[in-house]
Amino acid sequence: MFQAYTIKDIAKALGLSTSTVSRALNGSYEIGNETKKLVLEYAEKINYRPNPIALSLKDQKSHSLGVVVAEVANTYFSQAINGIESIAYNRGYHVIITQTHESAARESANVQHLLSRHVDGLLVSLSSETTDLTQYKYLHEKGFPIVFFDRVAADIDTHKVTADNYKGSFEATEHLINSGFMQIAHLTNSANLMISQKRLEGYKDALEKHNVCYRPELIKHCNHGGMIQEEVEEAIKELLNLDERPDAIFIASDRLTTSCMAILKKFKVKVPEDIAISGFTNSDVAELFDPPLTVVRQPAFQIGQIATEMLIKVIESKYPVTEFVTETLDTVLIKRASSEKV
Amino acid sequence: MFQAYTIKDIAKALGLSTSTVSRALNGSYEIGNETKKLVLEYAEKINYRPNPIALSLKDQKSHSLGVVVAEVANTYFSQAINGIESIAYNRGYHVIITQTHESAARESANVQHLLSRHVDGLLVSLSSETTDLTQYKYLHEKGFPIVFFDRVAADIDTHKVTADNYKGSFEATEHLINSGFMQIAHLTNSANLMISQKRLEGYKDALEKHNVCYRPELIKHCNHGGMIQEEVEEAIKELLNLDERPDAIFIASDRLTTSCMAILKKFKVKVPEDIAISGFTNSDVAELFDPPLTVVRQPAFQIGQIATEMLIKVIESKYPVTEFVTETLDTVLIKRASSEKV
DNA sequence: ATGAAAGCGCTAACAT
DNA sequence: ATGTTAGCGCTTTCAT
Repeated sequence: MFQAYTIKDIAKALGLSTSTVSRALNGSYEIGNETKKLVLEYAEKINYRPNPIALSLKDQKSHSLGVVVAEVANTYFSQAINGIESIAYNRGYHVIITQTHESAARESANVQHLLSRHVDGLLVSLSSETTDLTQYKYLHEKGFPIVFFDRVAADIDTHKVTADNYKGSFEATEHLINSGFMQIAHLTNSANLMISQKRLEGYKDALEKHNVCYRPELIKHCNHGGMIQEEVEEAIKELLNLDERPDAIFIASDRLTTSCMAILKKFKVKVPEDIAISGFTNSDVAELFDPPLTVVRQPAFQIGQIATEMLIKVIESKYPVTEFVTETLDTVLIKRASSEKV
Repeated sequence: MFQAYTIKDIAKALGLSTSTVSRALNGSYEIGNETKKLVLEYAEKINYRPNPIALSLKDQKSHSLGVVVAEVANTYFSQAINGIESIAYNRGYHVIITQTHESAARESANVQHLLSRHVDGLLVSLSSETTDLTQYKYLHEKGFPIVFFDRVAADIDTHKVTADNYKGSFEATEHLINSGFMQIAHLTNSANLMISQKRLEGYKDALEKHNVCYRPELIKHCNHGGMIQEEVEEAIKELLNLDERPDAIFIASDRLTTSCMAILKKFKVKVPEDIAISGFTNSDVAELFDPPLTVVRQPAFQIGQIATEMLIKVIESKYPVTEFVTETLDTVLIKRASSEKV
């Protein structure tokens, strides 16, 4: 079995006390230069690594961050996680990722699991099913560090990081209108999510600005965020069967966008001839789709980075943090063939 | 600041000793039923969680697994990681993911980082640049648990899990031949990787079986596995500029496949009219591409699962493990329009 | 049936 | 300049 070296091994080998070794290793000025050199060289030779668990036990920190997301196999989240890890790594934290698969029960279990692992803080993006925020409220009140990103909790006053969902949505809808589409459906995630609400608002306001009539029957919520194929298929079927069929769909979620494309293909509905498409997605192959997809892209990587920086700052704060901010980052609209009038 | 409860808090509150509390919590039979009940109820009430760090320090295990992959934003790896986490989670381990971005230096630094975190074992998929395996050899000799998956180390005798790269490659190449393509180029990853060698073999043998002449100039290695756009572009340019231009390309890596599609699109080369394509990729949107992509799909999720099971078995083994196995899983060929003769 | 104390690896307060 | 020791949370051996 593999056995790592400890400070004791060094002390024994060199005939010193463990504290001397510890001090030498940490560069204390009260250690003689020869001793210091001796220790450092020997430590280097045996490839000594301090045991992070012992350190954690001592300073009462696990040096780990818990992450709660819907799914890693979602381009938005995988990019955000990349951002999270890039910061965490440099700051000496590791990251424990958990997936809700859009289930509130699973989310709650994940949070419990992360707490049982004594993570130092939580980076949370709510599941589409979540409405009960008491567990977060409780933790937050107890002073436990939590930062929400993307799918944030409306009524908890913590740090939050999101894209400018309203604006992203407004621009995408306006672009469809400017391209000549008038009956724009909106396929979106659960109404529980604040991002869904913001995106719906942006959509509505764009319609209003251009005097396009708002038709409630064109709004379809998929409460499982595209996880359940049948749900999306049903929603699209309903849209296609309307007397006044939409000529475009604006889709408000990463997973839903690709699902929608697959279903339209299955139904042999031509894009953009029969129906134009634009949607939120961070996929980097959207350009290769048939047709190339018009997308609203979020700065997922930076969102992950900023959220992590905020969280670590709270964790390492000497005093209880009481002032919280919400950061909002711009989205980018990339226009491609899927939203061109033919 | 947030402060979790300890066994001491319970002992104090209940006027017991810490050892009694510990035993009660662990269901020891030598504790009176009333005491046990008292402790359990109080623990429940205050939502007590044992400190995993203290436990880790005690039993000399970090209960964490180190993972080394090229990139998480690669469908193959993100699925494999999903498989890894699904097993690790259930077995009480957490997973620390590091990315090499196909750099050997980075890979080495990642391994050092993971060791400094005292991970209990390593799940490794080599970078395309890696040739020096001494660090793995050293660790393996010292009895440190390592399992390789996907990009395995040829000359280290440990557990290994891969797809049947030879067969996957053979079938894909044969399918192109059967579809009527005769000049099949092979765009592949660094020749350092055993998977590249196996896939090249499968390709060659399929040609030979069907009496198709093997042309070395049709083999293009991208040593950075599609990380560097220019490299792939250059390789494809060379293929297109050949006097006898290939009529198909068989691509041997996830990242390269999408890169190649993007570049052909940029060069306005029509697929499959000008050049047919089939490639290794685990993308679940390959069907939505223009044209829908013929792919070799690997059971990435299971590969991750099996590798993790093997690793945990080695970690938890009471005796040094000396017998190692290599598991090989079948690939699936999914035929779509990108490989149809027109 | 319960308590006292040692020990896991490390740091830091307290000797000397 | 270096050594001794306590303590972080928990389990476990040894007492009682």
